[in-house]
Amino acid sequence: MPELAEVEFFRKQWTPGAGQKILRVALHGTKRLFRGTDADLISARLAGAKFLAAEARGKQLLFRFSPHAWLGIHLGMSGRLSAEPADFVPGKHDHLVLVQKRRTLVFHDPRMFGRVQFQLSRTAPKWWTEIPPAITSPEFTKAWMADFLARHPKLALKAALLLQSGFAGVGNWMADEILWQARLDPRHPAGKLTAAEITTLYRVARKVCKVALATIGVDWSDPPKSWLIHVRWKASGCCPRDHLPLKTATIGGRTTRWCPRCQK
DNA sequence: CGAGATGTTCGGCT
DNA sequence: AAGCCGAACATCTC
Repeated sequence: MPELAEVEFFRKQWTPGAGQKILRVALHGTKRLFRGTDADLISARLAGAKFLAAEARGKQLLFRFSPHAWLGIHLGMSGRLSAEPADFVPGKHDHLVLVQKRRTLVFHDPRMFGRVQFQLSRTAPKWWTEIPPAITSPEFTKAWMADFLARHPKLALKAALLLQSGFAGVGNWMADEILWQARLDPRHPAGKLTAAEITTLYRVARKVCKVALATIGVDWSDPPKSWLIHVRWKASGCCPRDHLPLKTATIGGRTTRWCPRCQK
């Protein structure tokens, strides 16, 4: 489920617990979600620790605890975070549960494609600091984006937009949305864009991220009615601009939908 | 009931 | 030999 804006929405679900202690931890530590992580250490160190802050970069979430503990959560395909009442009883898919005095913070993930990471250190974990600049940040310049595309010249644009090393937080629906708004064919090679197309792609990518964060990311409200997202999963979906039936194909390993007329 | 899903990773192929 | 592609991961829903 979660891309950039959804991840931001879920981050906010845990922020009411910031500044307060974790009383107890419950987790399914043997599950795939905890691969490469010492799950017992999470229980031992977070019980009694103070939850300091929640941050998101791209699709990655980081929760900081005192003293010097960092909890990473990736929501995968079906993960979500919620704040439940203090007497919440965890279900089968509630893999990480942090009990506080006034609420319970829950990481729920049926498909278990998500991931939990944990590190004790003064400085932030490498997997966090290595995430590239946010698309909405000043560091994400047109030149930086153009350079990234130039390093993957033969890759289809759709596949390039899905690379988290370049477009942090963009997932399947956002990639289709950006390409549709930029009027670019998802099969177009990333290295064969004109200067004008690069400018358009850059502006549209920033706008789609910004608007998605301001709507979905705030309260899960709908992005503008004019967007492709409202029709892209309907089998009979038509282009909102010229009402032609959308084409469907697998590009970059994912179902891709686009307008055969206005996307070149 | 079978197919596919808002994601990542790994192994194999070019 | 870097880069690309398909498969696998586990469960639920349409």
